[in-house]
Amino acid sequence: MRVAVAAGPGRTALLKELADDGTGQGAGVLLNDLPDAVASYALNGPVRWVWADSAQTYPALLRAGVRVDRCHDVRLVEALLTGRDGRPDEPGPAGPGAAERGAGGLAADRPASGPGRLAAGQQAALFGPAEPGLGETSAALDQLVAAHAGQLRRIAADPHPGRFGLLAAVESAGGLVAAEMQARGVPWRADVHDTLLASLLGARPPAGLQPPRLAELASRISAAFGGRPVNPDSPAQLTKAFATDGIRITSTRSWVLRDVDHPAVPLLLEYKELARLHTANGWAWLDEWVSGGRFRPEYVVGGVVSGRWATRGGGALQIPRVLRRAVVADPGWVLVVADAAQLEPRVLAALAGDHAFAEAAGTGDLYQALAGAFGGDRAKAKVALLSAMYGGAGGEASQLLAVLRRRFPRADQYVEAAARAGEEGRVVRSRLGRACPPPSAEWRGLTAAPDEPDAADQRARRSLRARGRFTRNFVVQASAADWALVLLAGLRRRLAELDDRPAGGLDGPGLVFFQHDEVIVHCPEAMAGDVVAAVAAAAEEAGRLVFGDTPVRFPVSTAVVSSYADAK
DNA sequence: TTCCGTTGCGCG
DNA sequence: AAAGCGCGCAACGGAA
Repeated sequence: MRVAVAAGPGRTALLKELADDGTGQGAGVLLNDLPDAVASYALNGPVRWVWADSAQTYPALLRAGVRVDRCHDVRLVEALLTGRDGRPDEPGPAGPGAAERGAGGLAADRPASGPGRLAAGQQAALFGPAEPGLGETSAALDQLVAAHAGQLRRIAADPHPGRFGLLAAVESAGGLVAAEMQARGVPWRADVHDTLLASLLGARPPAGLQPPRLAELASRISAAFGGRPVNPDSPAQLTKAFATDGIRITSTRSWVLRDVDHPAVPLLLEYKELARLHTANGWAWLDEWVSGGRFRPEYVVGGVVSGRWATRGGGALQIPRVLRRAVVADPGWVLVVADAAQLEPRVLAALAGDHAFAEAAGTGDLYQALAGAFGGDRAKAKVALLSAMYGGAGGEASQLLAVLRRRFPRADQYVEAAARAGEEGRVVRSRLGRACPPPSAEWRGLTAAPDEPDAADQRARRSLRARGRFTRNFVVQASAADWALVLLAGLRRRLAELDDRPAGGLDGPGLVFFQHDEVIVHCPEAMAGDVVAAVAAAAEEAGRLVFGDTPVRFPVSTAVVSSYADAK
C-alpha cells in the first residue's frame, strides 16, 4: 500500500492512503507523532511511504529509532523525470510524458543543493517559524499526492515503464540508504589515523603551521633550486624555478615531473604526496569529520549526471587508500567489503548483447577471457575496452580498437552509436532510463557553425568530440550505476531481513559505505557469512532485474575483514 | 576582504 | 593526428 505523508509542526503530520493509481480519498488524517505512526503502520503490512524528500523527512525518523522499508521520493523521482522530459524553460528532449512536465512542481521547486537548503533554513530562522501550520501542511499534502500521481502516469508513459519504474524505486531506496549510512557512519579509528599522520608527516603542528616533514622537504626543494625561495604549492613559482635552471615544463603535475631530470624532482614528488594527505585528510579533516568513532559524510543521491552518488564535505568518495587502515570494525564486529569486478565492461557486454563478448563476460576474469582476440595479451584487451568506453585512442589504442571492432562488432557499435548521438546533440539513456543532460546552448551555438578549417571550427570539432566521449561513456557508466543501485536496494532489504530485532534501528548490521561499485557492511562477526550470501544474492538479482536474460555475470568479490585496508 | 577561475590530485 | 569518462576539495593568485 502507498501512503502519502506530509510533515507538520513538531512531530505531527498529515497522512493519506493512496489507491494504486496514486489517488487519495478525503482529507488527510492528522498524526500527533509521525515516527510512532510510521512504526505502527508497518505492523499491518508492507507500506511504500510517499513523501516529498527523504533527505528532509527520514533523518528525524531514524533519530526516533524508526526505519522504513520502502518509499517513493518525489524529489528524486522528479529529477529523473525532468532529466528525461526536459524542463519547460530549456530546449530539452520531449519524450513521452512531456505534456505532463511540471505537474509535480513541489519537488522541483525545492533547492537541491546544500547551500540552497542552508539559505532556506537561515531565511526561516530570520523571518518566521520553519515549520508549517496545519493549513500549509494540508496544502502540501494535496500537492504531494497530485505530484506523486502525476509521476506514476509519467513513469507509465515511458517506452520502458518497467525499467523506469524500477529506476524510480531504487533511486528512492538510495535516498533511504544515504540517510541511514550518514546516521550510522563509517567506523573510523581516529587514533589509528593520527598515528599514521604522525608517522608520515611528523608531529602534529600548531594550527596554521606546516608539519615538520613538509617544512623540511620545502627547504630542501629551495636548496635544490640554488637557494631561491620556491613555494612547492605554487605551480607558477615551480615552473619559473625550473625555467631558471633551463628546464621548460608544460605543467607541474607529478606524471610530468617524473620525467624531468633535476635534483628537486624526487623531493617535489614526495612533497606533493604528503602535502595532499595533509591538506585533504590531515588533522583538520579528522577534527571536522570524525567524532564518536564515526565518519559521517553527507551523500548526494543522484548527485552525478550518470546516477552515481556524490558527497558533500569530507570527500568521502576520495578517501585515499593509505587511510583505509583507519576504517576498523567495532570489537566483535567485522566489515564485509564487497566489490563488483570489472563492472563497466561487463555492463557494456550486457547492453550490447554481443554474443562473443557476453560469453567472455560470463567468466571470472573478463579481460583474460578476451585476451585471445588480442594475441593472448590481457593488458591489450583491457586497453581496448577502456578506450572503447572512454573514447580514448592514444598510443596503440586505435589498433586495439580495430581488433575490438572486428571481433566484437556489436559492442563497438553500441558505444559508437552513443557517441554519434552525443555529437548530434541528442540525449542518450541508461539501461533503466536515466537520461544524460542535453547539450548546453553554448555547445549548440559553437557546433552549429559550418565546417571551415579555421580556429572556430577547431573549437567546434573539439566540443563535438568531447560530447561524443561523454555520451559514449554515459551509457556505460550510468547503466553500471543502475546496476549498483539495484544491488544496493536489494542488499538493504536482505540486511533488514537478517536483523531479527523488531525495532530494526541502526544498531544492527548495515551498510556504512557505498562507492560506485563497492559497498561495506558493518555487522556482528557471527553474521558475516549471512551478509556475504546476501551480497551475492543481491548481485545476482541486480543482473537479472537490470539486464534480464543475459549470459553476462556480475561477480562480486567479498572480503570479511577487521580493517578496510585488509580487503583486496 | 571576498570571489572565482585555474591547477593538481584523490577516488571509481 | 589526437582525444580518452565521471566527480570533490584545497591552494594559489588575480579580480572585484
